[in-house]
Amino acid sequence: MIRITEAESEVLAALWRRGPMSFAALIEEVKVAQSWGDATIKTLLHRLIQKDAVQSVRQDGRQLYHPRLDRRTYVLDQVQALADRLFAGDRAALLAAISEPPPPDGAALRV
Amino acid sequence: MIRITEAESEVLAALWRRGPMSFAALIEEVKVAQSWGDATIKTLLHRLIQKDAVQSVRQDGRQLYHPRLDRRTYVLDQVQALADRLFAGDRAALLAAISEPPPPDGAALRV
DNA sequence: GACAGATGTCTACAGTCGTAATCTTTTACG
DNA sequence: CGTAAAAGATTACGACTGTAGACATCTGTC
Repeated sequence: MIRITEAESEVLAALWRRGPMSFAALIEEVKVAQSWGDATIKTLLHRLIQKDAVQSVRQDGRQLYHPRLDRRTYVLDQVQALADRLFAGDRAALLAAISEPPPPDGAALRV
Repeated sequence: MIRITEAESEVLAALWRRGPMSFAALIEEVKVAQSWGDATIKTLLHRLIQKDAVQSVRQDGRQLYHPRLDRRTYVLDQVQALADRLFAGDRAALLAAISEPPPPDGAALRV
């Protein structure tokens, strides 16, 4: 069970949006959402490769980075983790909570 | 926008399950899910109070801890954060992804 | 008023994360 | 083959987290 941090997920998100890309393209795509230095993105990419969540593939002369994690799988796992913590693992209960009418305004702190 | 860590959320979860409790009760309730030492739970509770996510209230001689964060609010915020990262903020798209048929087995790494 | 237990605050310390620079190796091109 | 650019690896470093112990203060009870 590999663990993807939030910053890493931004890099994955870029790959999910555009599919396999070169490093240059990835940098650009990540920067759409995050103002990180290139070095930072490089580190995150490197960590993702270590974790086997991204694969570096040389394809006719060009290096491409492929996400090895399915976005949907990732989302489901995140949602399930939330359900585990807060709804005894009952994902349906969690979804129900999301769909309920919102609590009265100001009733609770914003997280 | 306060930030609740995962460990802290376990303490909140206990309060959400049982409602306002004494420290002793809280310890017991948290330990249902986590094998933490009392000191750890104390620290987490303290941090939650600092963040104003829990309120310590003395009620006729007894000290009670009240969650000041609504569970639903918390869940919504978490889900929204996920939607922001992966679906350009489109929560409906995220929910749709959750409801789609699962990807073929072994198609992706487990996160 | 003294003392025990409950509550609160402070300190600790290793591991992870976010953010990045630098050094090394490989590869393509002239 | 030499050299520049690309890719990969190593190192850095402060903040935050998880996990906890120690110390201080409040409070109710004898």
